[in-house]
Amino acid sequence: MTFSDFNFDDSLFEGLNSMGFKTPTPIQAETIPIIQSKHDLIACAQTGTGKTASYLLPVMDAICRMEHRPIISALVLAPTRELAVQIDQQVEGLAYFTGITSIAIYGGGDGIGYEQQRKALRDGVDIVIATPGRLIAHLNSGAVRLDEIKFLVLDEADRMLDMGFKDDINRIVRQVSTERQTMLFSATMPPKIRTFAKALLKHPKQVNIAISKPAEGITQRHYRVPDEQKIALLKQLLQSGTYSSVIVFSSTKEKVKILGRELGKLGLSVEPFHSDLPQDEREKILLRFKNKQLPILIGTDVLSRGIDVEGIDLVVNYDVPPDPEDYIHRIGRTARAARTGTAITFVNQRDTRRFAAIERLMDSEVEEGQLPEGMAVERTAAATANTAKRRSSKPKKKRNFRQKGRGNGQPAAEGMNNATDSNAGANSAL
DNA sequence: AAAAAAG
Repeated sequence: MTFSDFNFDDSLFEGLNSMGFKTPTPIQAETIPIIQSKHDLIACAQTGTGKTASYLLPVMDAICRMEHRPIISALVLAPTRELAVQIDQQVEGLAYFTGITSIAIYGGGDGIGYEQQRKALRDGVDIVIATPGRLIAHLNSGAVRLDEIKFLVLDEADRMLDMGFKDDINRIVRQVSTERQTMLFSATMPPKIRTFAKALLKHPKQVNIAISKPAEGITQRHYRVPDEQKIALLKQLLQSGTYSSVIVFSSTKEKVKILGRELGKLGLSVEPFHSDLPQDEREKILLRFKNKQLPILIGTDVLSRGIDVEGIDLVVNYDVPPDPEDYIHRIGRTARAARTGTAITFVNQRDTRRFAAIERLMDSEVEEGQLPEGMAVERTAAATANTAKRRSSKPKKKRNFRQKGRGNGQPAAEGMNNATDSNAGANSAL
């Protein structure tokens, strides 16, 4: 199958070629005909599968063929600013020969940004890609009409609901014509999303490229390492010379900030990335990282979904992400576009259960790496100290574990230890 | 155990 099978408008086809797109990915092959036949769509799909183009192409093709373009033809809602920017950039690439216009609408910028957005929305722009909060602000100002919109896309719908955007999205959608075609993309399909989708979509077709499985090209490994040893291990990984473009994830902004400072002190070229940074700073850092001027990025899960940077060869989970889905998303930042990459996760005592949950989700075990010689000794000492600490707060913690563990009947760490033997070569990457 | 998004 090739893209010419979809009979896209010539100008769009030209854009596709210029961007080097040749063969549709599985999700594109499935969803494009459904969208072209005017059906609503629920798609269970992760980023990195060609998801964005799977809705952009048929939508843009339809816009090309419109005799009279409305003020706004299509609206895409996305959870993070970076993702909105990235989708907008993909539109711009594909639209190069089509005359289709687009804008990313998101907060955090200065007043000028707001005014530019406002003007574009009022004067008319074919495709709007927005984070919900800022779009609501524009709606409140009264200068924006969404009633002519023909295509509505909810990207990363599960994430948007997690972030509490449900009411905002409903408010926005109420202003969009009921004649619209609606497409909802989500990495997961819990009942919450289904109910939500039911209210917004009409007789949707469903596509499942789902997979709670990471891409083929990712080599995964985990280290059992106490908090005290994490920095040392990370330092070894980063200074090994094996990796040239790295994202380190940590679950809290505070840890990201601390880690950024610590690694900076070690002389590594690294920037922290989290939502407390001013938006222009976020954009500058990400640009440097994409341009390979910055080798190491340390970020929160704001970066875990959708961010597409070519040539990331290592993802480090400095801690195990609270939501197992986020693990898949985090490590999906590497090995993109048919390349290969490594994903390494640091698992401390407390994170053991959570990591086991991730392995269950993926239905596969992640190989255990052996700590470097020098560290193994320290590890024992540190682990002992750890145990002592835990003992002092034992009663409360233990009760929590019991509650959480009840009913799953699965010993958390089973199978994780027997991976150790087969790992003699793991140190070579250090 | 969290993060993100409006100002």
